[in-house]
Amino acid sequence: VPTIRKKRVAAPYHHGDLRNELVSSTLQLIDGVGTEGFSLREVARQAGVSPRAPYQHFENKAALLAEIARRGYELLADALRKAAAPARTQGDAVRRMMDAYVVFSRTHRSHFRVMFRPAVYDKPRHPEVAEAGDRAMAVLVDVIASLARGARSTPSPERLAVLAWATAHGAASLLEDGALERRSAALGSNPLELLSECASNFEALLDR
Amino acid sequence: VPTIRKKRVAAPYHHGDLRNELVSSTLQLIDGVGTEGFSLREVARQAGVSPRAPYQHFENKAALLAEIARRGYELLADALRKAAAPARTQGDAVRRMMDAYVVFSRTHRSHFRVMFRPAVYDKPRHPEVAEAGDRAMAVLVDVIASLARGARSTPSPERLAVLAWATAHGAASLLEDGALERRSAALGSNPLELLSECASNFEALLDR
DNA sequence: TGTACATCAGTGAACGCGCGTTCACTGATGTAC
DNA sequence: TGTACATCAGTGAACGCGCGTTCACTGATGTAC
Repeated sequence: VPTIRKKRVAAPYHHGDLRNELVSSTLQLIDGVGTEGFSLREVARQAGVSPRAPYQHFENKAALLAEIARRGYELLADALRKAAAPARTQGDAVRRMMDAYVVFSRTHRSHFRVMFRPAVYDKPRHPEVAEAGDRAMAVLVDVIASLARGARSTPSPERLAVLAWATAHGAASLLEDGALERRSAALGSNPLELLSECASNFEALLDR
Repeated sequence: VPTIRKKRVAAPYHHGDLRNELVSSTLQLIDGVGTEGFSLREVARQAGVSPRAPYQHFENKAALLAEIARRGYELLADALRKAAAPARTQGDAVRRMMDAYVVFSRTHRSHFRVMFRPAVYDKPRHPEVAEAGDRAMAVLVDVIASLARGARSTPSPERLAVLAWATAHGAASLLEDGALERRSAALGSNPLELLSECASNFEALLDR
């Protein structure tokens, strides 16, 4: 008899799981309209809930965006770890992680947009975001350090990590702005391919 | 007698040169408050003029920002040209231009912010901005092409230009977000110096 | 040089809008006995 | 199992705000004769 199963197990209060639904509505909205256009009222509307409801789960608009940035950095850290796993040389690892970074910026476009607009989530009031960012950077550093070859004089792992991050970030940012589309079409190539060339440059320097 | 000199020569109508004053007020405002916070009314206030006045000179808010982006690309093209002038090898030229790019992003911070936020100036309706962007990119390409060494198999100038642009852009963007400040402090270095290392990598690859 | 007219850069008030956030509340869910 | 109470996720109306933009205008400047 179905009445027994009616005793909903993990389904929380009224709505079910509004907190997460707000987060995913926000991601969807930002994908369409950017971090600027986006409004808290519209998120509530999209979640089918009154304008007051989000305040049950987030202190304010910035707090919702901070949560998204934080989750974004965690997703990025995972992606970098997974990408580096098969690598056997330092250069190969760096190349793989740089590729993964650019792919992440496309597959988690809304996260990426929020993560790198500190103003929209009121960075100083949300240190947990910066901490999550540090953990993602630490993945880069750790992987690079663990594959360092003995004697060769190479920049420190921290230094290399910053350089690789900056390069991948540039690729991702220009992609996001659409600045590369016409350019790379003219070269008879697609942007992602072009950008993985940046990563290969690193590999060439490191493994030569 | 001063009455003769009273015949103001180039001073235009009532205000003098409101159009340019609006542009520079906007730059100042964006430096403080970002492309988001910025409002047309506030610009008018800062220029000491009624809210209607800017519409005498710009179709709307987006048009004012488009003008700033366009001028920004022109300034950037100049900066790149000047930076490359003393270079004798391809690698040296690329490194110099990448450094100049990052310096530009700091010395013309507001321009830089507007240039790479296509949404705020309504890119599709302002093709002259993209054209100015192409001219800046063309400086990179031309310089690189003119210093190509004979036989060596190197990526095409267009390709190299895109790669250099992306790398410098990443450095500049992370600087702008403040993402590098704590990081590079931990490395006992300053961001600009760290970032010029990206450029040196390119040089190493090209001139080796 | 003087006058009538056209131009056009500005004024200042007003428009409608959607926003973030708060108030006072309701009604479903969980808990103690 | 039943009842009284506490909790708390929601509702819906309202707040004050600053925005981009438009309206009808004024008054300074330039131009034709």
